[in-house]
Amino acid sequence: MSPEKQLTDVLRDWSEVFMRRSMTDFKRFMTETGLSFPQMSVLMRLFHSHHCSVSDVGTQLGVSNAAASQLVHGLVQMGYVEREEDPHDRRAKRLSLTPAGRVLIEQGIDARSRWLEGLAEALTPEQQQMIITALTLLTKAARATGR
Amino acid sequence: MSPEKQLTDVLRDWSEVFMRRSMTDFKRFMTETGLSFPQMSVLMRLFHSHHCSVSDVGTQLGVSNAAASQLVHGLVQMGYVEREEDPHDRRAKRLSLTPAGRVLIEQGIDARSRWLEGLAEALTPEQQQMIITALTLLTKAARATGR
DNA sequence: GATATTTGTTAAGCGAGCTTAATTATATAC
DNA sequence: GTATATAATTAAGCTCGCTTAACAAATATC
Repeated sequence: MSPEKQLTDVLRDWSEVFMRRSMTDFKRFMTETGLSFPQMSVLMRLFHSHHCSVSDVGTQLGVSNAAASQLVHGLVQMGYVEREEDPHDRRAKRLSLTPAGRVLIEQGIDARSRWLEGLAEALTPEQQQMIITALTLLTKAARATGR
Repeated sequence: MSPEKQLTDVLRDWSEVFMRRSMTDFKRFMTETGLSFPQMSVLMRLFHSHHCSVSDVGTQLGVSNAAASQLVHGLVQMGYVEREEDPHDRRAKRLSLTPAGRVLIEQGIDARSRWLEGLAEALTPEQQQMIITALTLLTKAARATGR
């Protein structure tokens, strides 16, 4: 079997295990927090890029401005998001997470990290070292093809 | 930095890139096919495990039997799923994909494979070999902690 | 300075998917 | 054989998130 084929197969196996686990965890997280998928998407977006506008959110989620506005409204009511006027353009609002919103998303990230740490512990130092090198390469390649 | 910490960081980076790409692709696939997330979940479930029942589907999706039945009904109407009586228990239905349903999911898998192949091509044979070894270890570890 | 465009919000309405409750048919327990 | 439990379906009703359309306010354009 060619190395390319072999690598594709191995990647597919990994995807399957990884995705299944990620989806399960994510679903549990949504249930625990009582938040929907669109709501989570907004919060995660704000977690990674601060100070974006309502239209930015809509564009990123692939929905209308009206939908984005409604979604944000709900999250403001829940105390996870705050809106402030953009000083440079008073039509626009700059959105950001409240401390509560930030804590919420960090909890989700921590849960994932704990799983990844458990994974690391199951391996010998030599294996860990090799995986670090391998995944660094892979991540770089993925970022390069990713656009 | 300790190797464990380093590995966790690298894994987190890789996860992020991988998840972002996977989600984007999946969303596009749903748009193209006009199918919803629950519908996709059912089809993928049937793709991987043949001949499961309506209640199986409901349990796996975390919804009631009634919801599962409605979901399946829609997919039968669309020609992606077929129901047949279980010969051992005539109350139950054995669900399976029609050829059209199978082709649909295979298209999704192929799209993903093409990305993975592109990834492989960007790497030297030595790098590929190392990544194969690394991912095999990682997948095994993930399967072990995954339950 | 008048007009057009952009940003965000609100209202009304629609469809998807979920729930519970009722129904039918089959299987199991006693 | 009768009673109970299980598998699937259907009906009715609810919530959510989406859409379009109408609107207000600020900015861009000419």
